[in-house]
Amino acid sequence: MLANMALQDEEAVGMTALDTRATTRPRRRAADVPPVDKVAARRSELAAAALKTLSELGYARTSLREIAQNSEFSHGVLHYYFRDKVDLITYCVREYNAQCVTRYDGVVATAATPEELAEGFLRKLGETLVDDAPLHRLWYDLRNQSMFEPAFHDDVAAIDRSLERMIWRIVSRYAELTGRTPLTGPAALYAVVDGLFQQALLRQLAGDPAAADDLRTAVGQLLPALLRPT
Amino acid sequence: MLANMALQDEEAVGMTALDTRATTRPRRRAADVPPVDKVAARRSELAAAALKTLSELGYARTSLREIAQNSEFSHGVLHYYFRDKVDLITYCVREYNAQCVTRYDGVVATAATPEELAEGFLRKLGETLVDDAPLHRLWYDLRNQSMFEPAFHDDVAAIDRSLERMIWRIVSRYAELTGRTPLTGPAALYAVVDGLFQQALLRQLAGDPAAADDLRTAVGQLLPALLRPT
DNA sequence: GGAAAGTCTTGACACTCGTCAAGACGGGTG
DNA sequence: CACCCGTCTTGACGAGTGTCAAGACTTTCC
Repeated sequence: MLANMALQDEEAVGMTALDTRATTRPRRRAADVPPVDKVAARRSELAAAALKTLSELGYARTSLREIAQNSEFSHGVLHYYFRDKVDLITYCVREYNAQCVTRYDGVVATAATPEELAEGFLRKLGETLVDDAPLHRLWYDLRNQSMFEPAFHDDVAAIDRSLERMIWRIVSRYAELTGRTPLTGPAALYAVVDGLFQQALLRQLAGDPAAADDLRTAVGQLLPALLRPT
Repeated sequence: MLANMALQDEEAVGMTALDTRATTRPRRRAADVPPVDKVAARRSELAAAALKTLSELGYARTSLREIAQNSEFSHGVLHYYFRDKVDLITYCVREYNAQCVTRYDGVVATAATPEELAEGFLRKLGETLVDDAPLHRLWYDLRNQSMFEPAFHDDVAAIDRSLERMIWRIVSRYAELTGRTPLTGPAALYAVVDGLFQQALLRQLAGDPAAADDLRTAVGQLLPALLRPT
Protein backbone atom coordinates (compact mmCIF):
# COMPACT_ATOMS: atom_id res chain seq x y z
CA MET A 1 0.00 0.00 0.00
CA LEU A 2 0.89 3.60 -0.47
CA ALA A 3 -1.17 5.06 2.31
CA ASN A 4 0.92 4.06 5.28
CA MET A 5 4.00 5.86 4.11
CA ALA A 6 3.43 9.21 5.70
CA LEU A 7 -0.18 9.84 6.53
CA GLN A 8 -2.13 8.24 9.28
CA ASP A 9 -5.28 10.31 9.13
CA GLU A 10 -5.88 10.07 5.42
CA GLU A 11 -7.85 6.92 4.78
CA ALA A 12 -6.88 6.63 1.18
CA VAL A 13 -3.83 6.46 -1.02
CA GLY A 14 -0.72 8.57 -1.53
CA MET A 15 -1.97 12.08 -1.20
CA THR A 16 -1.10 15.48 -2.45
CA ALA A 17 0.15 16.43 0.96
CA LEU A 18 3.12 14.17 0.56
CA ASP A 19 4.47 15.94 -2.44
CA THR A 20 7.37 16.68 -0.14
CA ARG A 21 7.96 12.98 0.18
CA ALA A 22 11.52 13.36 -1.08
CA THR A 23 12.55 13.93 2.52
CA THR A 24 11.65 10.38 3.59
CA ARG A 25 14.32 8.43 1.78
CA PRO A 26 13.08 5.42 -0.12
CA ARG A 27 14.69 2.26 1.15
CA ARG A 28 15.95 1.23 -2.25
CA ARG A 29 19.66 0.90 -1.69
CA ALA A 30 21.30 2.30 -4.83
CA ALA A 31 19.97 4.80 -7.33
CA ASP A 32 19.42 3.11 -10.66
CA VAL A 33 16.48 5.37 -11.27
CA PRO A 34 16.11 8.83 -9.76
CA PRO A 35 14.74 8.38 -6.23
CA VAL A 36 12.07 10.97 -6.86
CA ASP A 37 9.68 8.06 -7.13
CA LYS A 38 7.54 6.68 -9.82
CA VAL A 39 4.53 7.82 -7.85
CA ALA A 40 5.07 11.46 -8.63
CA ALA A 41 5.63 10.58 -12.27
CA ARG A 42 2.39 8.60 -12.46
CA ARG A 43 0.53 11.37 -10.79
CA SER A 44 1.93 13.85 -13.25
CA GLU A 45 1.00 11.55 -16.08
CA LEU A 46 -2.57 11.23 -14.88
CA ALA A 47 -2.78 14.96 -14.24
CA ALA A 48 -1.68 15.57 -17.80
CA ALA A 49 -4.48 13.38 -19.08
CA ALA A 50 -6.88 15.21 -16.80
CA LEU A 51 -5.71 18.61 -18.04
CA LYS A 52 -6.16 17.47 -21.61
CA THR A 53 -9.67 16.23 -20.95
CA LEU A 54 -10.69 19.24 -18.89
CA SER A 55 -9.39 21.70 -21.45
CA GLU A 56 -11.38 19.93 -24.15
CA LEU A 57 -14.66 19.40 -22.34
CA GLY A 58 -14.71 21.89 -19.50
CA TYR A 59 -15.26 21.19 -15.84
CA ALA A 60 -18.98 20.53 -16.10
CA ARG A 61 -18.64 17.79 -18.71
CA THR A 62 -15.47 16.05 -17.54
CA SER A 63 -15.82 12.69 -15.80
CA LEU A 64 -13.17 10.53 -14.22
CA ARG A 65 -13.83 7.77 -16.71
CA GLU A 66 -13.24 10.17 -19.59
CA ILE A 67 -9.96 11.27 -18.02
CA ALA A 68 -8.85 7.67 -17.63
CA GLN A 69 -9.70 7.02 -21.26
CA ASN A 70 -7.34 9.83 -22.23
CA SER A 71 -4.62 8.05 -20.31
CA GLU A 72 -3.33 4.50 -20.70
CA PHE A 73 -4.95 3.31 -17.48
CA SER A 74 -8.36 2.32 -16.28
CA HIS A 75 -10.63 4.57 -14.27
CA GLY A 76 -9.95 2.87 -10.94
CA VAL A 77 -6.35 3.97 -10.82
CA LEU A 78 -7.39 7.58 -10.35
CA HIS A 79 -8.57 6.80 -6.85
CA TYR A 80 -5.30 5.11 -6.16
CA TYR A 81 -3.33 8.29 -6.79
CA PHE A 82 -5.91 10.89 -5.83
CA ARG A 83 -8.31 10.99 -2.92
CA ASP A 84 -11.23 12.18 -5.01
CA LYS A 85 -12.14 14.35 -7.94
CA VAL A 86 -11.43 17.59 -6.11
CA ASP A 87 -7.97 16.39 -5.14
CA LEU A 88 -7.20 15.50 -8.75
CA ILE A 89 -8.37 18.80 -10.15
CA THR A 90 -6.54 20.75 -7.48
CA TYR A 91 -3.38 18.92 -8.46
CA CYS A 92 -4.03 19.79 -12.10
CA VAL A 93 -4.47 23.45 -11.32
CA ARG A 94 -1.11 23.51 -9.57
CA GLU A 95 0.63 21.92 -12.54
CA TYR A 96 -0.99 24.43 -14.85
CA ASN A 97 0.34 27.23 -12.73
CA ALA A 98 3.90 25.94 -12.83
CA GLN A 99 3.97 25.99 -16.60
CA CYS A 100 2.35 29.40 -16.78
CA VAL A 101 4.09 31.83 -14.53
CA THR A 102 7.53 31.64 -16.12
CA ARG A 103 6.33 32.37 -19.63
CA TYR A 104 7.56 35.94 -19.81
CA ASP A 105 10.56 35.72 -17.48
CA GLY A 106 13.01 35.43 -20.34
CA VAL A 107 11.72 38.53 -22.03
CA VAL A 108 11.75 40.52 -18.82
CA ALA A 109 15.31 39.47 -18.07
CA THR A 110 16.82 40.20 -21.47
CA ALA A 111 14.96 43.26 -22.72
CA ALA A 112 17.10 46.38 -22.60
CA THR A 113 14.59 48.95 -23.84
CA PRO A 114 10.89 49.44 -23.15
CA GLU A 115 10.11 48.84 -26.82
CA GLU A 116 11.96 45.55 -26.77
CA LEU A 117 10.15 44.45 -23.62
CA ALA A 118 6.76 45.43 -24.96
CA GLU A 119 7.38 43.73 -28.25
CA GLY A 120 8.57 40.51 -26.65
CA PHE A 121 5.68 40.48 -24.19
CA LEU A 122 3.09 41.07 -26.89
CA ARG A 123 4.57 38.40 -29.08
CA LYS A 124 4.43 35.76 -26.36
CA LEU A 125 0.98 36.91 -25.31
CA GLY A 126 -0.39 36.43 -28.80
CA GLU A 127 1.40 33.12 -29.19
CA THR A 128 -0.10 31.58 -26.07
CA LEU A 129 -3.52 32.92 -26.99
CA VAL A 130 -3.62 30.81 -30.13
CA ASP A 131 -1.41 27.89 -29.05
CA ASP A 132 -2.81 27.28 -25.57
CA ALA A 133 -6.36 28.50 -26.03
CA PRO A 134 -8.02 25.35 -24.63
CA LEU A 135 -5.80 25.47 -21.57
CA HIS A 136 -6.61 29.10 -20.94
CA ARG A 137 -10.36 28.54 -21.18
CA LEU A 138 -9.93 25.78 -18.65
CA TRP A 139 -8.22 28.16 -16.28
CA TYR A 140 -11.05 30.64 -16.53
CA ASP A 141 -13.52 27.81 -16.07
CA LEU A 142 -11.83 26.60 -12.91
CA ARG A 143 -11.41 30.09 -11.55
CA ASN A 144 -15.15 30.52 -11.98
CA GLN A 145 -15.82 27.23 -10.26
CA SER A 146 -13.98 28.61 -7.26
CA MET A 147 -16.72 31.21 -6.93
CA PHE A 148 -19.20 28.38 -6.33
CA GLU A 149 -17.08 25.62 -4.85
CA PRO A 150 -15.13 26.72 -1.76
CA ALA A 151 -12.89 23.65 -2.08
CA PHE A 152 -11.17 25.25 -5.06
CA HIS A 153 -10.89 28.73 -3.66
CA ASP A 154 -7.55 28.64 -1.91
CA ASP A 155 -5.60 27.04 -4.72
CA VAL A 156 -7.21 29.23 -7.35
CA ALA A 157 -6.57 32.39 -5.36
CA ALA A 158 -2.93 31.42 -4.91
CA ILE A 159 -2.49 30.96 -8.64
CA ASP A 160 -4.27 34.18 -9.41
CA ARG A 161 -1.87 35.99 -7.12
CA SER A 162 1.10 34.40 -8.81
CA LEU A 163 -0.25 35.51 -12.18
CA GLU A 164 -0.73 38.96 -10.73
CA ARG A 165 2.92 39.01 -9.71
CA MET A 166 3.88 37.81 -13.18
CA ILE A 167 2.12 40.76 -14.80
CA TRP A 168 3.54 43.08 -12.18
CA ARG A 169 7.07 41.98 -12.98
CA ILE A 170 6.48 42.84 -16.61
CA VAL A 171 4.80 46.20 -16.15
CA SER A 172 7.03 47.45 -13.35
CA ARG A 173 10.11 46.54 -15.37
CA TYR A 174 8.56 48.28 -18.35
CA ALA A 175 7.99 51.34 -16.20
CA GLU A 176 11.53 51.16 -14.93
CA LEU A 177 12.92 51.06 -18.46
CA THR A 178 10.93 54.16 -19.34
CA GLY A 179 11.90 55.95 -16.16
CA ARG A 180 8.32 56.18 -14.96
CA THR A 181 6.12 54.33 -12.41
CA PRO A 182 2.97 52.25 -12.79
CA LEU A 183 -0.29 54.14 -12.45
CA THR A 184 -1.96 51.57 -10.21
CA GLY A 185 -1.10 48.61 -8.01
CA PRO A 186 -0.46 45.04 -9.13
CA ALA A 187 -4.08 43.92 -8.63
CA ALA A 188 -5.62 46.48 -10.94
CA LEU A 189 -2.89 46.05 -13.55
CA TYR A 190 -3.42 42.32 -13.62
CA ALA A 191 -7.17 42.77 -13.83
CA VAL A 192 -6.80 45.00 -16.87
CA VAL A 193 -4.48 42.70 -18.77
CA ASP A 194 -6.50 39.65 -17.78
CA GLY A 195 -9.70 41.27 -18.98
CA LEU A 196 -8.16 42.03 -22.34
CA PHE A 197 -6.79 38.51 -22.62
CA GLN A 198 -10.07 36.89 -21.70
CA GLN A 199 -11.99 38.90 -24.26
CA ALA A 200 -9.41 37.97 -26.88
CA LEU A 201 -9.74 34.32 -25.89
CA LEU A 202 -13.48 34.43 -26.40
CA ARG A 203 -12.95 35.76 -29.89
CA GLN A 204 -10.11 33.35 -30.64
CA LEU A 205 -12.20 30.35 -29.70
CA ALA A 206 -15.09 31.71 -31.73
CA GLY A 207 -12.84 31.51 -34.75
CA ASP A 208 -12.00 35.19 -35.11
CA PRO A 209 -8.65 35.22 -36.94
CA ALA A 210 -7.94 38.80 -35.84
CA ALA A 211 -8.18 38.03 -32.14
CA ALA A 212 -4.44 37.80 -31.50
CA ASP A 213 -3.63 40.85 -33.58
CA ASP A 214 -6.26 42.95 -31.88
CA LEU A 215 -5.06 41.79 -28.48
CA ARG A 216 -1.53 42.86 -29.29
CA THR A 217 -2.75 46.20 -30.56
CA ALA A 218 -4.94 46.87 -27.54
CA VAL A 219 -2.37 45.89 -24.95
CA GLY A 220 0.34 47.76 -26.80
CA GLN A 221 -1.84 50.84 -26.85
CA LEU A 222 -2.82 50.57 -23.19
CA LEU A 223 0.59 49.72 -21.78
CA PRO A 224 1.94 53.28 -21.88
CA ALA A 225 -1.36 54.59 -20.55
CA LEU A 226 -0.93 52.47 -17.45
CA LEU A 227 2.11 54.44 -16.40
CA ARG A 228 1.95 57.61 -14.39
CA PRO A 229 2.44 60.62 -16.65
CA THR A 230 5.79 62.18 -15.97
CA MET B 1 -51.80 21.43 -26.63
CA LEU B 2 -49.50 24.31 -27.07
CA ALA B 3 -47.35 23.01 -29.86
CA ASN B 4 -49.78 23.27 -32.75
CA MET B 5 -50.20 27.01 -32.37
CA ALA B 6 -47.46 28.22 -34.62
CA LEU B 7 -44.77 25.63 -35.14
CA GLN B 8 -45.05 22.56 -37.26
CA ASP B 9 -41.47 21.38 -37.20
CA GLU B 10 -40.89 21.67 -33.46
CA GLU B 11 -42.02 18.40 -31.96
CA ALA B 12 -42.48 19.74 -28.49
CA VAL B 13 -44.27 22.46 -26.61
CA GLY B 14 -44.48 26.26 -26.86
CA MET B 15 -41.03 27.32 -27.80
CA THR B 16 -38.82 30.29 -27.45
CA ALA B 17 -39.17 31.00 -31.12
CA LEU B 18 -42.76 32.04 -30.62
CA ASP B 19 -42.00 34.83 -28.23
CA THR B 20 -43.50 36.96 -30.95
CA ARG B 21 -46.73 35.06 -30.53
CA ALA B 22 -48.63 38.26 -29.81
CA THR B 23 -49.13 38.59 -33.55
CA THR B 24 -51.32 35.49 -33.78
CA ARG B 25 -54.40 36.65 -31.94
CA PRO B 26 -55.67 34.21 -29.34
CA ARG B 27 -59.21 33.08 -30.16
CA ARG B 28 -60.57 34.19 -26.84
CA ARG B 29 -63.29 36.61 -27.87
CA ALA B 30 -63.12 39.37 -25.27
CA ALA B 31 -60.16 40.51 -23.15
CA ASP B 32 -60.87 39.83 -19.51
CA VAL B 33 -57.18 39.19 -18.91
CA PRO B 34 -54.39 40.82 -20.88
CA PRO B 35 -53.98 38.80 -24.09
CA VAL B 36 -50.23 38.70 -23.59
CA ASP B 37 -50.81 35.14 -22.42
CA LYS B 38 -50.20 33.31 -19.25
CA VAL B 39 -47.65 31.26 -21.12
CA ALA B 40 -45.06 34.01 -21.25
CA ALA B 41 -45.66 34.73 -17.58
CA ARG B 42 -45.12 31.09 -16.62
CA ARG B 43 -42.00 30.95 -18.67
CA SER B 44 -40.69 34.04 -16.98
CA GLU B 45 -41.57 32.56 -13.61
CA LEU B 46 -39.71 29.36 -14.35
CA ALA B 47 -36.78 31.28 -15.77
CA ALA B 48 -36.60 33.27 -12.55
CA ALA B 49 -36.42 30.06 -10.56
CA ALA B 50 -33.74 28.81 -12.92
CA LEU B 51 -31.72 32.00 -12.57
CA LYS B 52 -31.94 31.74 -8.81
CA THR B 53 -30.77 28.14 -8.83
CA LEU B 54 -28.02 28.71 -11.37
CA SER B 55 -26.66 31.72 -9.54
CA GLU B 56 -26.50 29.70 -6.34
CA LEU B 57 -25.05 26.46 -7.65
CA GLY B 58 -23.39 27.30 -10.95
CA TYR B 59 -23.96 25.65 -14.28
CA ALA B 60 -22.12 22.43 -13.51
CA ARG B 61 -24.19 21.63 -10.42
CA THR B 62 -27.64 22.82 -11.51
CA SER B 63 -30.19 20.18 -12.44
CA LEU B 64 -33.69 20.60 -13.79
CA ARG B 65 -35.13 18.98 -10.68
CA GLU B 66 -33.34 21.47 -8.49
CA ILE B 67 -34.71 24.33 -10.56
CA ALA B 68 -38.23 22.96 -10.28
CA GLN B 69 -37.78 22.68 -6.53
CA ASN B 70 -36.99 26.40 -6.43
CA SER B 71 -40.30 27.03 -8.18
CA GLU B 72 -43.78 25.99 -7.14
CA PHE B 73 -44.04 23.33 -9.83
CA SER B 74 -42.79 19.85 -10.44
CA HIS B 75 -39.87 18.99 -12.65
CA GLY B 76 -41.98 17.78 -15.57
CA VAL B 77 -43.39 21.22 -16.30
CA LEU B 78 -40.02 22.46 -17.44
CA HIS B 79 -40.25 20.33 -20.56
CA TYR B 80 -43.70 21.69 -21.17
CA TYR B 81 -42.40 25.25 -21.47
CA PHE B 82 -38.88 24.62 -22.73
CA ARG B 83 -37.64 22.20 -25.34
CA ASP B 84 -34.65 21.12 -23.28
CA LYS B 85 -32.07 22.34 -20.81
CA VAL B 86 -30.22 24.42 -23.38
CA ASP B 87 -33.41 26.17 -24.39
CA LEU B 88 -34.19 27.01 -20.78
CA ILE B 89 -30.75 28.37 -20.02
CA THR B 90 -30.68 30.37 -23.22
CA TYR B 91 -33.94 31.96 -22.20
CA CYS B 92 -32.49 32.74 -18.78
CA VAL B 93 -29.45 34.40 -20.29
CA ARG B 94 -31.69 36.67 -22.34
CA GLU B 95 -33.69 37.71 -19.30
CA TYR B 96 -30.49 38.44 -17.42
CA ASN B 97 -29.33 40.66 -20.22
CA ALA B 98 -32.54 42.69 -20.22
CA GLN B 99 -32.14 43.58 -16.58
CA CYS B 100 -28.47 44.39 -16.95
CA VAL B 101 -27.88 46.70 -19.85
CA THR B 102 -29.98 49.60 -18.63
CA ARG B 103 -28.31 49.84 -15.25
CA TYR B 104 -26.29 52.96 -15.95
CA ASP B 105 -28.55 54.64 -18.47
CA GLY B 106 -30.01 57.00 -15.90
CA VAL B 107 -26.63 58.20 -14.75
CA VAL B 108 -25.42 58.73 -18.30
CA ALA B 109 -28.53 60.70 -19.18
CA THR B 110 -28.57 63.02 -16.19
CA ALA B 111 -24.92 63.65 -15.43
CA ALA B 112 -23.83 67.15 -16.42
CA THR B 113 -20.15 66.98 -15.50
CA PRO B 114 -17.53 64.26 -15.87
CA GLU B 115 -17.14 64.08 -12.11
CA GLU B 116 -20.87 63.56 -11.66
CA LEU B 117 -20.92 60.83 -14.30
CA ALA B 118 -17.89 59.07 -12.84
CA GLU B 119 -19.27 59.25 -9.34
CA GLY B 120 -22.68 57.90 -10.36
CA PHE B 121 -21.14 55.13 -12.44
CA LEU B 122 -18.78 54.04 -9.68
CA ARG B 123 -21.59 54.05 -7.12
CA LYS B 124 -23.81 51.81 -9.19
CA LEU B 125 -20.87 49.60 -10.10
CA GLY B 126 -20.05 49.02 -6.46
CA GLU B 127 -23.70 48.49 -5.57
CA THR B 128 -24.28 45.78 -8.12
CA LEU B 129 -21.01 44.11 -7.16
CA VAL B 130 -22.26 43.44 -3.65
CA ASP B 131 -26.01 43.18 -4.31
CA ASP B 132 -25.98 41.01 -7.41
CA ALA B 133 -22.78 39.08 -6.84
CA PRO B 134 -24.35 35.63 -7.37
CA LEU B 135 -25.94 36.75 -10.60
CA HIS B 136 -22.69 38.15 -11.89
CA ARG B 137 -20.77 34.97 -11.15
CA LEU B 138 -23.44 33.12 -13.07
CA TRP B 139 -22.91 35.36 -16.06
CA TYR B 140 -19.19 34.68 -16.05
CA ASP B 141 -19.90 30.99 -15.64
CA LEU B 142 -22.23 30.91 -18.63
CA ARG B 143 -19.91 33.01 -20.75
CA ASN B 144 -17.21 30.46 -20.04
CA GLN B 145 -19.53 27.61 -20.93
CA SER B 146 -19.91 29.23 -24.32
CA MET B 147 -16.21 28.58 -24.91
CA PHE B 148 -16.93 24.85 -24.65
CA GLU B 149 -20.56 24.53 -25.69
CA PRO B 150 -21.23 26.04 -29.12
CA ALA B 151 -24.97 26.01 -28.41
CA PHE B 152 -24.50 28.94 -26.05
CA HIS B 153 -22.11 30.92 -28.16
CA ASP B 154 -24.45 33.09 -30.20
CA ASP B 155 -26.60 34.26 -27.32
CA VAL B 156 -23.63 34.86 -25.07
CA ALA B 157 -21.78 36.80 -27.75
CA ALA B 158 -24.84 38.97 -28.36
CA ILE B 159 -25.09 39.83 -24.68
CA ASP B 160 -21.38 40.51 -24.42
CA ARG B 161 -21.72 42.95 -27.29
CA SER B 162 -24.61 44.69 -25.61
CA LEU B 163 -22.56 45.01 -22.44
CA GLU B 164 -19.74 46.38 -24.53
CA ARG B 165 -22.08 49.03 -25.92
CA MET B 166 -23.24 49.81 -22.39
CA ILE B 167 -19.69 50.53 -21.27
CA TRP B 168 -19.02 52.45 -24.44
CA ARG B 169 -21.99 54.71 -23.81
CA ILE B 170 -20.59 55.54 -20.39
CA VAL B 171 -16.99 56.12 -21.37
CA SER B 172 -17.68 57.99 -24.58
CA ARG B 173 -20.09 60.25 -22.76
CA TYR B 174 -17.46 60.73 -20.07
CA ALA B 175 -14.95 61.65 -22.74
CA GLU B 176 -17.43 64.03 -24.30
CA LEU B 177 -18.02 65.79 -21.01
CA THR B 178 -14.27 66.27 -20.58
CA GLY B 179 -13.80 67.43 -24.16
CA ARG B 180 -11.55 64.52 -25.01
CA THR B 181 -11.87 61.19 -26.87
CA PRO B 182 -11.48 57.57 -25.73
CA LEU B 183 -8.01 56.10 -26.13
CA THR B 184 -9.23 52.80 -27.58
CA GLY B 185 -12.29 51.25 -29.19
CA PRO B 186 -15.35 49.84 -27.40
CA ALA B 187 -14.03 46.28 -27.27
CA ALA B 188 -10.84 47.10 -25.40
CA LEU B 189 -12.61 49.51 -23.07
CA TYR B 190 -15.17 46.90 -22.15
CA ALA B 191 -12.45 44.31 -21.65
CA VAL B 192 -10.64 46.57 -19.21
CA VAL B 193 -13.68 47.40 -17.12
CA ASP B 194 -14.89 43.81 -17.22
CA GLY B 195 -11.52 42.55 -16.07
CA LEU B 196 -11.54 44.90 -13.11
CA PHE B 197 -15.09 43.94 -12.23
CA GLN B 198 -14.41 40.23 -12.45
CA GLN B 199 -11.40 40.49 -10.20
CA ALA B 200 -13.45 42.49 -7.71
CA LEU B 201 -16.18 39.86 -7.87
CA LEU B 202 -13.73 37.12 -7.01
CA ARG B 203 -12.66 39.07 -3.96
CA GLN B 204 -16.20 40.00 -3.01
CA LEU B 205 -17.34 36.39 -3.07
CA ALA B 206 -14.28 35.39 -1.09
CA GLY B 207 -15.51 37.66 1.67
CA ASP B 208 -13.15 40.57 1.14
CA PRO B 209 -15.01 43.58 2.55
CA ALA B 210 -12.79 46.03 0.67
CA ALA B 211 -13.62 44.60 -2.75
CA ALA B 212 -16.17 47.24 -3.70
CA ASP B 213 -14.10 50.12 -2.42
CA ASP B 214 -11.01 48.95 -4.24
CA LEU B 215 -13.02 48.48 -7.42
CA ARG B 216 -14.30 52.03 -7.23
CA THR B 217 -10.81 53.33 -6.58
CA ALA B 218 -9.24 51.38 -9.43
CA VAL B 219 -11.88 52.24 -12.00
CA GLY B 220 -11.91 55.87 -10.89
CA GLN B 221 -8.16 55.99 -11.28
CA LEU B 222 -8.15 54.29 -14.66
CA LEU B 223 -11.05 56.15 -16.21
CA PRO B 224 -9.11 59.34 -17.01
CA ALA B 225 -6.17 57.25 -18.22
CA LEU B 226 -8.41 55.67 -20.85
CA LEU B 227 -8.89 58.99 -22.60
CA ARG B 228 -6.53 60.32 -25.20
CA PRO B 229 -4.25 62.94 -23.66
CA THR B 230 -5.11 66.34 -25.02
C1' DG C 1 12.57 -19.95 -4.45
C1' DG C 2 8.41 -17.82 -1.63
C1' DA C 3 6.32 -13.97 0.78
C1' DA C 4 5.13 -9.38 0.97
C1' DA C 5 4.20 -4.97 -0.90
C1' DG C 6 2.97 -2.15 -4.61
C1' DT C 7 0.22 -1.36 -8.71
C1' DC C 8 -3.64 -1.72 -11.66
C1' DT C 9 -8.21 -3.78 -13.46
C1' DT C 10 -12.72 -5.16 -13.02
C1' DG C 11 -17.17 -4.88 -11.64
C1' DA C 12 -20.33 -3.41 -8.79
C1' DC C 13 -22.90 0.11 -5.50
C1' DA C 14 -26.06 3.87 -4.94
C1' DC C 15 -26.99 7.72 -6.89
C1' DT C 16 -28.34 11.65 -10.13
C1' DC C 17 -29.14 13.18 -14.65
C1' DG C 18 -32.25 14.71 -18.87
C1' DT C 19 -36.09 13.17 -21.10
C1' DC C 20 -40.55 11.52 -22.00
C1' DA C 21 -45.11 9.13 -21.82
C1' DA C 22 -49.34 8.37 -19.41
C1' DG C 23 -52.62 10.19 -17.07
C1' DA C 24 -54.85 13.39 -13.47
C1' DC C 25 -56.94 17.80 -12.66
C1' DG C 26 -59.88 21.84 -13.80
C1' DG C 27 -62.21 25.26 -16.24
C1' DG C 28 -64.37 26.58 -20.25
C1' DT C 29 -67.46 25.28 -24.46
C1' DG C 30 -70.73 22.46 -27.14
C1' DC D 1 -74.36 17.20 -18.59
C1' DA D 2 -70.32 15.40 -21.20
C1' DC D 3 -66.49 16.78 -23.74
C1' DC D 4 -62.26 18.86 -24.81
C1' DC D 5 -58.13 21.24 -24.23
C1' DG D 6 -54.57 23.43 -21.79
C1' DT D 7 -51.91 22.60 -17.72
C1' DC D 8 -49.44 20.02 -14.51
C1' DT D 9 -47.91 15.71 -11.84
C1' DT D 10 -46.18 11.27 -11.47
C1' DG D 11 -43.34 7.72 -12.39
C1' DA D 12 -40.46 5.55 -15.14
C1' DC D 13 -36.45 4.77 -18.75
C1' DG D 14 -31.62 4.43 -19.86
C1' DA D 15 -27.42 6.45 -19.45
C1' DG D 16 -23.81 8.34 -16.79
C1' DT D 17 -21.78 9.73 -12.29
C1' DG D 18 -18.12 9.26 -8.13
C1' DT D 19 -16.64 5.91 -5.22
C1' DC D 20 -14.93 1.70 -3.48
C1' DA D 21 -13.89 -3.26 -2.60
C1' DA D 22 -12.07 -7.59 -4.26
C1' DG D 23 -8.83 -9.55 -6.59
C1' DA D 24 -5.23 -10.15 -10.44
C1' DC D 25 -0.83 -9.01 -11.93
C1' DT D 26 3.90 -7.13 -11.15
C1' DT D 27 7.84 -5.93 -8.63
C1' DT D 28 10.76 -6.06 -4.71
C1' DC D 29 12.88 -8.17 -0.79
C1' DC D 30 14.72 -11.88 2.19
